[in-house]
Amino acid sequence: MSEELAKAYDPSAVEQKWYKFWEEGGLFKPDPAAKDPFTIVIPPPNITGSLHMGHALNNSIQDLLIRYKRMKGFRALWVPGTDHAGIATQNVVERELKKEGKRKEDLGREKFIEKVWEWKKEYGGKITLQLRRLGSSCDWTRERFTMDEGLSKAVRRHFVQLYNEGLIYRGKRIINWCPRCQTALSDIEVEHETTKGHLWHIKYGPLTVATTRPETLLGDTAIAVNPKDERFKHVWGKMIELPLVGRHIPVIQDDFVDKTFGTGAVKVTPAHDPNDYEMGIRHNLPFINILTPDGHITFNELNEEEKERLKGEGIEGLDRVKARARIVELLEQKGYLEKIEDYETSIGHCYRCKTVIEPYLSDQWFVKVESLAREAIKAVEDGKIKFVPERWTKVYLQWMTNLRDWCISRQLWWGHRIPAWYCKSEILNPKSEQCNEIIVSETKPDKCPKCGGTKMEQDSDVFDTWFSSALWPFSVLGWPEETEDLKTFYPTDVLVTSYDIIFFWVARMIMAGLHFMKKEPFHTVYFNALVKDIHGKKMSKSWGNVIDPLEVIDRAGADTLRFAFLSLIAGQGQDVKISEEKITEARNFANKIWNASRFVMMTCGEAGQNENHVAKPGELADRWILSRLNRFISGVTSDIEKFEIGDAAKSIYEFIWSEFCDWYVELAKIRLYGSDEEAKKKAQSVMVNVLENILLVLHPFMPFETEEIYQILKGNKDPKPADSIMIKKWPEANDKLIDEKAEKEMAEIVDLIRAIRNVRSTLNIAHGQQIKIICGKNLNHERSGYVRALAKVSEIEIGSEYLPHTVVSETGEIKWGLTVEGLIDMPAVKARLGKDYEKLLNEIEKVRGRLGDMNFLKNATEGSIEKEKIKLEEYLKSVRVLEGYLGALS
RNA sequence: GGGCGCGUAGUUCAGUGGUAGAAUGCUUCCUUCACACGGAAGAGGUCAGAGGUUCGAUACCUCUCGCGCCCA
Repeated sequence: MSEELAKAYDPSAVEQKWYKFWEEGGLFKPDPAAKDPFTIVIPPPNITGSLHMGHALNNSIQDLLIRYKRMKGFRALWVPGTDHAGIATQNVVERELKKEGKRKEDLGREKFIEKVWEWKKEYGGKITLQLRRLGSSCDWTRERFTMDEGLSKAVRRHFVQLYNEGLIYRGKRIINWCPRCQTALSDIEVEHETTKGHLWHIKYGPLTVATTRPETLLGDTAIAVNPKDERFKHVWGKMIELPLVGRHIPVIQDDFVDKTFGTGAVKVTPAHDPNDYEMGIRHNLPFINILTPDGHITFNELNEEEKERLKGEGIEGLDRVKARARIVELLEQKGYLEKIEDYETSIGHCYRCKTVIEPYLSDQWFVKVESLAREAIKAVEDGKIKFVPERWTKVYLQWMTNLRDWCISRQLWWGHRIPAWYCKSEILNPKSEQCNEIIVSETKPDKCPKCGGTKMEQDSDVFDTWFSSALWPFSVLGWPEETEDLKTFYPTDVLVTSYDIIFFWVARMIMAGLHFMKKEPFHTVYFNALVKDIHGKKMSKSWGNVIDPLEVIDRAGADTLRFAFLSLIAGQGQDVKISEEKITEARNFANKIWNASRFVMMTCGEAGQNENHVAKPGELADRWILSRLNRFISGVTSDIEKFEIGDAAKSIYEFIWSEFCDWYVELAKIRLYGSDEEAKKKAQSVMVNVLENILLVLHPFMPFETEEIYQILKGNKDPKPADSIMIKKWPEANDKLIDEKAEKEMAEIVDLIRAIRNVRSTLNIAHGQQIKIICGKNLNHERSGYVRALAKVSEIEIGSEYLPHTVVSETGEIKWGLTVEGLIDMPAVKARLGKDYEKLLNEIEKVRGRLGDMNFLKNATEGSIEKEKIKLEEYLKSVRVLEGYLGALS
């Protein structure tokens, strides 16, 4: 067997094989024999996306949880899928078209949508293949796409039901408009950025107003001042002439105006600013739109006189940026510009294309969120949904309590078309008007319920993508149909996502889940960190600091990438900083596991394990490692249950490397290479048992390698799906094997061996050279064997005398010295021991001071006083030993 | 402007009201029969700064400074 195993672990040789084995074996499907369901729905990646580090982290965590629960005996289901990502996908396909010199308008809506579907077929599945590379144990037979037939039906139901309940309305409002994407955006799709700009002071008749957007002057319909601002008493209610345009506009009083901003008087442009819009409503002002949808100046809504006046000024048709420059130029020429100040302002950008957004007046569909939000707040406040880390709760609640209505219509082609129809039938009245009835229905209506006409046009807009992903936890399970899956797997259990979509997605799923399913969609939301480079910078192509997860998988294996991430997750931090070093560390760990396993398989062969040797371990090393193993199992189990994944990974690393490999394996070699056959069998049994448990606990972290080793260990030449480690039982800690005494005794031996090694190293004793030691405490055969083997000691003499030419050290209860005739570098050893001695004296002084301090004795707890006393005794004991050694050295 | 997170070894991070930890890197030694993607030993820290609470603070509180993020 040993000859077959490579010296180094090669992930590329095994990963694809095992993934195929699992998937074809149907192991990703929930086990119908298992009773309790455990469900995760994947945060659906955009079809435009390819696997980046964020996905890799997010899916490593999900896979860890689902594999763990599956092994725990749950009916574990992880539903995968992808999101149609309206704007992003449309942008991508438009770019493709542009390469051919075409625009989407050249194709027309239907042809364009066909093109997007084609693109989706060709490239859209890429990311799901990449998720497989990572080892994700999703049930691919249940894979969904947000524009599937079923999910489309769900979205229509979503809309129609909310509409019928009066929670959706259509209206002309100021919304965020992206002039490049030419669509409305919701408030959270706008990214604000503080930018250095200017404040232009412009003379409006007798007043001076300050503005950051002089170009919107064309649409001004009032000037506003604060009603408490007596400075402007003389102009209250007066009409003032608008510069350049000549329009006469009133001076209004509104509490909104900040007396300290600029001059205290502000221009009001109700069609181009959300606050001005509100003022416009309050004061019944006209709304004059001066921009085209693509952000150019239009005079369409100006009156003839105004148009005439502005003709020839070179403003009309300019884009926003140029228009500003031109208007400022004109104002200056005509003496309207008083001054320009530097000013920092916050400017909104489209979250998809980074174009500066424009507050824009248009007809859109909105969801009234207040009542939905109230439920969603309650569910979290009542603890029905918990956030991990907990601090996100506050962020969520804060946002939810200040929620404005959600604009859900998008002026895109790719997406779920809004199921609303406008009746275009002419009705019989003197003016022969169109009926214009709005019909909201899941399917195309046959005729208008109002006029009976059949001429109808569907709304040309589509829904915000998030309006469909809000339904994800139940739409993927079949809703609105009452499917078996929906009954079994809803509500889901844990949602693993990154915190940057807490508002976009998490909050909306909670609202939708509570509203439509009457039950929160999950009980726990685990927010994973964002992946940054080693300096904490966001990874981006332009920075050149991107690490490609697929490249890492190719080079070092998926297990390596997964473990690197999982061991980095810690505490409450917001970022995970991944680096080449961390990846190397995880790769080395994978190799260490491989070699430890190789050693076990080489030395234990087909011996297998004898339950008796494990249930009643005799030798100290066996009792110790089994005790440690069982602590380890229960530790990792509880860490995972508490979502302390980084801690779990760290204790795995620690146990395997520092305890199993560094100590147990080395100690076991004494028997494995010894002549006592019975002792050998015991060591083999324990070793195989520990390894098997290690593999089981490690499996959710490193699925591929553990499967590979497990099958070899089990001697399965042609494993069946039922043999897979994936579906083996998660180990349970056996408290009976926890052995405090063995752990304490072993700790002493470890200390002793370390101390001897330390002296050997200080004295430069050659590696192969055996030495004699004198030990102050009787060591039984077993333990002296450990010391002989691991510290390269040939002879252990029991005695308390410290002879000249004897180098000594101390450790815990065991006092020892070692003879090293002829090999002495006394000053070096003396110096080292002297340092320990100084340190010890220092500590003794501190403890004595404490114990002599009346305040301490009066105030400290009894326990801590007792502890100090014990400590002092120990220090004193040690210091006496050290003094003896130092004396012997001189 | 409001809020959140962070500041501990060269680096990345744990951590605890009573002697400061890991990994990595660094130095030295070792190709010994699982592993050089390895083993052994070692050096390395005014725990950001200033106050306060306390017998005692790196830890708890307040402020300051620095870094990052979110919301308005």
